[in-house]
Amino acid sequence: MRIQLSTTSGIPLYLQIVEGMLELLASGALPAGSQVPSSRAFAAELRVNYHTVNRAYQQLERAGFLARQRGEPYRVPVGAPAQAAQQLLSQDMEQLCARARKLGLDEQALLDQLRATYRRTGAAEESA
Amino acid sequence: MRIQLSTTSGIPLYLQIVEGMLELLASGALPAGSQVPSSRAFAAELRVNYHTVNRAYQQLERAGFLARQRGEPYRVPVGAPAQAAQQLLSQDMEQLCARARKLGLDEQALLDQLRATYRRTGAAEESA
DNA sequence: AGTGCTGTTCTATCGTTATAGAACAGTGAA
DNA sequence: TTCACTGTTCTATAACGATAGAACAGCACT
Repeated sequence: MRIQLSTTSGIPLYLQIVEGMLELLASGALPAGSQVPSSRAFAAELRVNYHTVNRAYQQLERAGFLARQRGEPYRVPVGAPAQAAQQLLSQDMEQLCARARKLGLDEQALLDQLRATYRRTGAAEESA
Repeated sequence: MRIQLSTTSGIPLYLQIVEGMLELLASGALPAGSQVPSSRAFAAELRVNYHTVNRAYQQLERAGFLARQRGEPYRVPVGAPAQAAQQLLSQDMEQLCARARKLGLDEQALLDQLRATYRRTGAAEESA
C-alpha cells in the first residue's frame, strides 16, 4: 500500500493521494469489494494528517471510485478498478499524443520514440 | 501566444505558466534569441497578476530556459527550445511507460493502444 | 452497556498561492 | 535629460492547502 508523495512538486497532497489510490485500484491491489485503509490508519502510514486523506477519499467517492454506508468503512465498488485503469491510461496517452502533435511528431516517430523509452526505462528498473 | 490556464485543476497558476512557456519554446513560437512578453504585458493577456507571471519567469530562468541582463527583458537562450521539447516529451513518455508497467501492459499492447489513441484524437481534432 | 472502530464536523493555526498597488533601478530611445 | 519600457522589491489582503485536536454519530463485537 505504498503511495509516493512529493512535498516539493507543488501539487496538493490530497490530489497526489487521489492519483495514488487510482493506481492502487488499477493495479489490482484494491479489488472490488475490498476495504480501503481508514483515514486515520492510512494517514499514519503516509505521514500526513488524516483530514488530508479524508479529503482525497471524499473526492474519490464523488467520482464513484469509492463507496460507503453510514458508520462503515470505504469499500471499492464493482467496476472501479477497471474504470481507474482506463482513466489513468487514457489520461496519459492523450496527454502524450497532444504533446507529440504540438511538437510536430508524426505517428511513426512517436511510436519509435516511445518504444525506445519503454526499453530504456525497463533496463533502468532492472538495474535498480 | 496562448496558454491554457485552469483555475479548477488545483495546480498553481505559476506552474501552469511554466508548463505553457515550455510548450511555446518547444513548438518554435519562441525561437532562440527572441524576446518573451514582459511580465506585465503577458499578465494582462492571461488575465492574471504580473507577479504570478514574474514568478514563472524566475523559475524558468533558474532552470536555464530564459536569460536576462539587468534592465533588459527576458530572452530565449540558444538551445532552450530544443531542451524544452526534449524535457516535455521525455517527461510524458516516461510517465506513460511507468503507468503501463504498473498496469501490466507489455510493449506491444502499449504501442498498439497508443497508436489507436493517436489516430482517435487526431480524428477528433480534425472534426473540431 | 461498554469498547473500539469507522467517517464526520467543528474550530484553530500556519504556510503558500494569488491578488493588488506603490515604488525603485537599469536600459534605450526621443 | 526626459520618457517609456524592463525586471525587482516591498507591504498588504484574501483564499486555499495542510496541520492539529476535540467531539459527535453509526456500526460491530464482547
